[in-house]
Amino acid sequence: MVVFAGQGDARRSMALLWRTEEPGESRPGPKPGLSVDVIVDAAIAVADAEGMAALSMRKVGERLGRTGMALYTYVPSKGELVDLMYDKALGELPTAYDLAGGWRAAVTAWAEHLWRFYQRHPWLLQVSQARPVLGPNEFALLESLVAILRETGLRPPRLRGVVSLLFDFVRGAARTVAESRQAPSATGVSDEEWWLTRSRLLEEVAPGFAARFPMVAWVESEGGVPGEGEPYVEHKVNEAFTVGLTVLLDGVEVAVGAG
Amino acid sequence: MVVFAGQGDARRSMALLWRTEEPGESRPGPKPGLSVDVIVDAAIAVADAEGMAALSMRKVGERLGRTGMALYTYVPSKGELVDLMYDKALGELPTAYDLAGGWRAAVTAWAEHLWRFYQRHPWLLQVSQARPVLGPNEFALLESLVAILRETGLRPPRLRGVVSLLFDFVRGAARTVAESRQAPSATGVSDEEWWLTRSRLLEEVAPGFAARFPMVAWVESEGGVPGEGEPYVEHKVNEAFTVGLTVLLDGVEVAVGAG
DNA sequence: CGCTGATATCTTCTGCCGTAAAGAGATCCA
DNA sequence: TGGATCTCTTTACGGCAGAAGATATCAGCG
Repeated sequence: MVVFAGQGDARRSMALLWRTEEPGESRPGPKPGLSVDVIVDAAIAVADAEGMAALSMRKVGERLGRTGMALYTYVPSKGELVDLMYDKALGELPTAYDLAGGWRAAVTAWAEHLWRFYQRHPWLLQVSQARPVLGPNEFALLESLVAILRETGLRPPRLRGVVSLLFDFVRGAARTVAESRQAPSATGVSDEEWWLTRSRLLEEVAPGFAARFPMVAWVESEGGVPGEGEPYVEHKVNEAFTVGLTVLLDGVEVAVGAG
Repeated sequence: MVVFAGQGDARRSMALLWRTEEPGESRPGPKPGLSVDVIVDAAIAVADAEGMAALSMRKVGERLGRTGMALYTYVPSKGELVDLMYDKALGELPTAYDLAGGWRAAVTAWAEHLWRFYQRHPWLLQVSQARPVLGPNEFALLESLVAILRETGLRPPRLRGVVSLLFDFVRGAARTVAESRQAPSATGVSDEEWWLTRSRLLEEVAPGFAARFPMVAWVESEGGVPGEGEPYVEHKVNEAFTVGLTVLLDGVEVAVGAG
């Protein structure tokens, strides 16, 4: 069950995200042996290495030579820790893009950066987006995109729609890649092999598949040609990203033209 | 940790999804007291009522007068159960659309159906899309879209890109609605109030927000005007959906025109 | 009909999880 | 030196998915 932080808790969360804490005058008691940043880094390391599902307070604590409970001195709950991981990870993205080549080139660069970023940290896609995090790096990412799109001259309502569309598209596309990567690596078979097995299984379990879903069969049949050594699925996914982005940007140009 | 089913397990999963099981001659042992369908329906009821996070094998079992473990007789794991829920829920979507008004109107109808569908079952958006499910209703949904888009005359590689783009967009947009719905209902404050509190908190915790993220401030400032009694966030979200879909379809028309 | 062994159903149990509560021990100010 | 205060551990609890095992049911045979 997702629990939403109350008023006071919200303030605490935001303070953590924005790192607004006075250093504090010297006070009694032992010096902190850990810090929020150290903990968040350790948690990200666990997630990168073993995936989101394997992330537990005990495991993060262990990595730092502590018990899981020690973390609660620095972080109110696991949920907050995940928010902090999310925002911190976003920090590795660029914050500004060159507009010399026009907005279209810049948006393309932005989208490709984000796309690759999600592929580098696939666990981010599993972070429940049930709540906006509102951290500094999330805003920085938004800022960088809006700064580009303002060049189009679109007014805010239309521009907001384009922003959402871009975020949804990149996230969705990245998710598809994560799928096609995760499955083979976990089973030890190549993705080509995996899909072959899968489609054979389909014919076995759903005889007459092609007759029942003629359009699906048609659209999947006429294949693109993968480059040398490029895995089949990888090719399809890259192709979908490129095509999708082109279509999307063409649509933006239409909107720009319409004023 | 997401575990991927092996070869034999994959066959079992597919057989469950496609319901291809011989009735079986009468065999020793007690008669089954439950069935896969009964279990899946109970699980969907739990998810609809309490959300995905509250779904547990015990709770589903309880609803059927059994322990949670009793379900494992019919379903190999919780993951498979979720796959079955996912595909079964998709079954309530239409499988064909009227093409009399042209492909653009049909795609719009398709997207709006899917959008509303996800809002009706928000837990579906929390289903980890880390693995394709490949169930019959998922294919039926794809079939219905491709059947429409074939009217555009686009060749498969381009068409596949458009399909992905549409799915990603609708899913993403629906996720945003789910967010804006969930937060207020959980805390008991209106969404307007929630955002107000949130932005006040932002200024408090990140003084000079507008100076640090001028583009974000600008794009959020110039607001659309909500209709009467329409909540502010709801309005923004609906607007984003409409605008995004328009932009997207304009892009498709460009692709169609280019041949 | 009654017994036996095979087999399917369902439950008890294990080992995780997040985290609350309580307190041990370290550290610093007065 | 004494008390306040903070870090971190131990212990415990309820809930989770799932392993292993107890139990109930039925086919086939005498």
